[in-house]
Amino acid sequence: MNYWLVKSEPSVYAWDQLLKDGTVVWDGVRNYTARNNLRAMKKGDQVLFYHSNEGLSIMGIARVRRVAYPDPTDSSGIWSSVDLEPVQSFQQPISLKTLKADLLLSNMQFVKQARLSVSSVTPDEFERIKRIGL
DNA sequence: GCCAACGTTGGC
DNA sequence: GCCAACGTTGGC
Repeated sequence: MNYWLVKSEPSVYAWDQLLKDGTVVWDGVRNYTARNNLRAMKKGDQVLFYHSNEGLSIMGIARVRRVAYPDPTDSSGIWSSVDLEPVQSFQQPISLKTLKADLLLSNMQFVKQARLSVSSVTPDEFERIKRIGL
């Protein structure tokens, strides 16, 4: 089991929308590092869902429903998508401020590489976040 | 709205 | 293959 974090601007696609939809095609990723992370995802991997620009918080946990396949919004064949489904909302979203202030979480890849839209999360980080958020 | 970080592009 | 210029992202 691997753990990941994806970012989305809530004005584009919000966590609440995923709860309503039940599943989403995670398309539009146009960065090689992020794409490679998408391709490394296995079915059932757990994915933290973060709101960037507005909210600035991890909203809940999603799960990989379908592993990487060609991004339907890309005709070049370079980019990949996965399908995600919601697992659980956090009772209290975890703010970036909280993450930065937490010794175990301030080194998360996504905190250090602000622009990376799909990043990996260690098991320790994931457990810590679950404990704070659920 | 600003600007730092950083990935990409293109001339040499 | 280097690196300057440029564009984009995202926190503040």
